[in-house]
Amino acid sequence: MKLYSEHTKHLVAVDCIIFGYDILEKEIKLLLIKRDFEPAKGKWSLAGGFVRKDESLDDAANRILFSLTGLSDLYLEQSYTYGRIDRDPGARVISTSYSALIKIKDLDRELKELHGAHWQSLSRLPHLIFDHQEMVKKALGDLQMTIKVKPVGFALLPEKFTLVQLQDLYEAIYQRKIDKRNFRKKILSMNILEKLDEKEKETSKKGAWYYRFNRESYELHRKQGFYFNLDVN
Amino acid sequence: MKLYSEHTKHLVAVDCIIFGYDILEKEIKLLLIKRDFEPAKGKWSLAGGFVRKDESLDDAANRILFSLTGLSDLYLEQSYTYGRIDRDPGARVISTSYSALIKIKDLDRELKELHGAHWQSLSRLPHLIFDHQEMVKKALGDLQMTIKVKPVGFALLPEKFTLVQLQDLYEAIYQRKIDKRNFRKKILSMNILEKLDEKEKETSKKGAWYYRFNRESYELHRKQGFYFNLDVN
DNA sequence: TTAATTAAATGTATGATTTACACTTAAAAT
DNA sequence: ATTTTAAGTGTAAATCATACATTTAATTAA
Repeated sequence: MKLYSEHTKHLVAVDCIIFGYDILEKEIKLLLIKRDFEPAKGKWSLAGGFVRKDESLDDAANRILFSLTGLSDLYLEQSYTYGRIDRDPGARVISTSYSALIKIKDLDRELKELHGAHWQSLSRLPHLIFDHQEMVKKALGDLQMTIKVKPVGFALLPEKFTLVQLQDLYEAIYQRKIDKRNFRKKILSMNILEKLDEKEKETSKKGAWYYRFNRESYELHRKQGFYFNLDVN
Repeated sequence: MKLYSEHTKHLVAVDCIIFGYDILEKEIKLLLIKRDFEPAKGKWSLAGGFVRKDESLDDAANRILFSLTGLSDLYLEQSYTYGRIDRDPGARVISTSYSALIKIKDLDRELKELHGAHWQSLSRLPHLIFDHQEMVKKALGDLQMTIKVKPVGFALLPEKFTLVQLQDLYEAIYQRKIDKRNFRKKILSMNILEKLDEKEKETSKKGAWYYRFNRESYELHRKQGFYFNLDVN
């Protein structure tokens, strides 16, 4: 017995905004695919698809991302729902965007094989279909806000990382330089990093100490907040 | 020529979370209505309804809110989309919540006549249908974040208000006491309030100066940020 | 073996902001 | 003229943010 039968039904889609950090190039990139159905077949687009009858929105996002890119077990977070009537020229489609943060390299090879998925530098994106540009812009703005208030950045680095690498990441997200001494003072005073007994020696003779994000001490100190905002202006 | 015809369509709804501030009782309240269709007919619910074929999500939210409460021209802001399969026992419905802030009193009389809409104190809400409780909780959390970073509170006060009234509002949202001198120092130093040449004399013999929110100076000084977070532990 | 090179690591002084805290003032009512 | 009530005000101490330059550790080349 299903009610509401007099009401109009709609096509509902999800689109996945996957931000990847390239630790070597010190750049945030966006995962794009060549769309393989009409309209706009062959154009650059976010990984997207339609929500099925028997799956939740969250499940749809995970299924679609996996089927287009092979990525699974990401922390996909809902961002915003786009509902303009004519946003998709193919039909009236309501689309919810999801975003996630990952480290590039992870799955780079598999990606190339599948559906022409590619990492594109944020600073020089190609033209994207429909309102995908708007989706990305909103998600990036949200990321820049969130990272001030939650230590989400660590998902973008390997388990072990140096303070230099961590600072590079923050500079990539904020898109500006940060003073090295102030950065270290602040991040270390939060007591959420654990210094390891091991050095990274690839990039310098002296070597840089590895650190690890300590989730327990983060949870312990969380009440004090995580307000991370250096060198604003 | 419409594409995507092989894909499943869904019922899509919007639900409106309207927070009202009662300046006399110094309390945040929530606008609820008695639902007038099955299932859960007669139960307390948010103002909600289905998105039509020919309207955007935003338009649907405004139409539905108006039809159920008579409220129009609110600044409705999209909050989150709820997509669990079984969230509505009547059928599979995907619902986007919208929220807004208004001052109570405004339209109180009209409301009573229409659909049994009522303001209910946040601190003692009745049981709400489906996942509406979850929607409210999320929207309130978002409000508490936003108000630290944007001067949204002024939508909850009359054009002219006293500093005491403004402080009462912040205390109602934060749910704690704020030091009077520090509050005034901080809010005045932002240069977004304009002191008027007139006193409010209802609540005290001495009277309290009226102020007005000055949107232009807010826009001017916005780059400096609006970080309003007093007395946090 | 010594010197040169490279990137990592470190500290301090100044100014700005936050916090804690209690008395005075204006106006009406008695 | 006195009492009552709520509005309005200031300061000192502590904390936090910022600007800024040298030293250190290790490898490589002479």
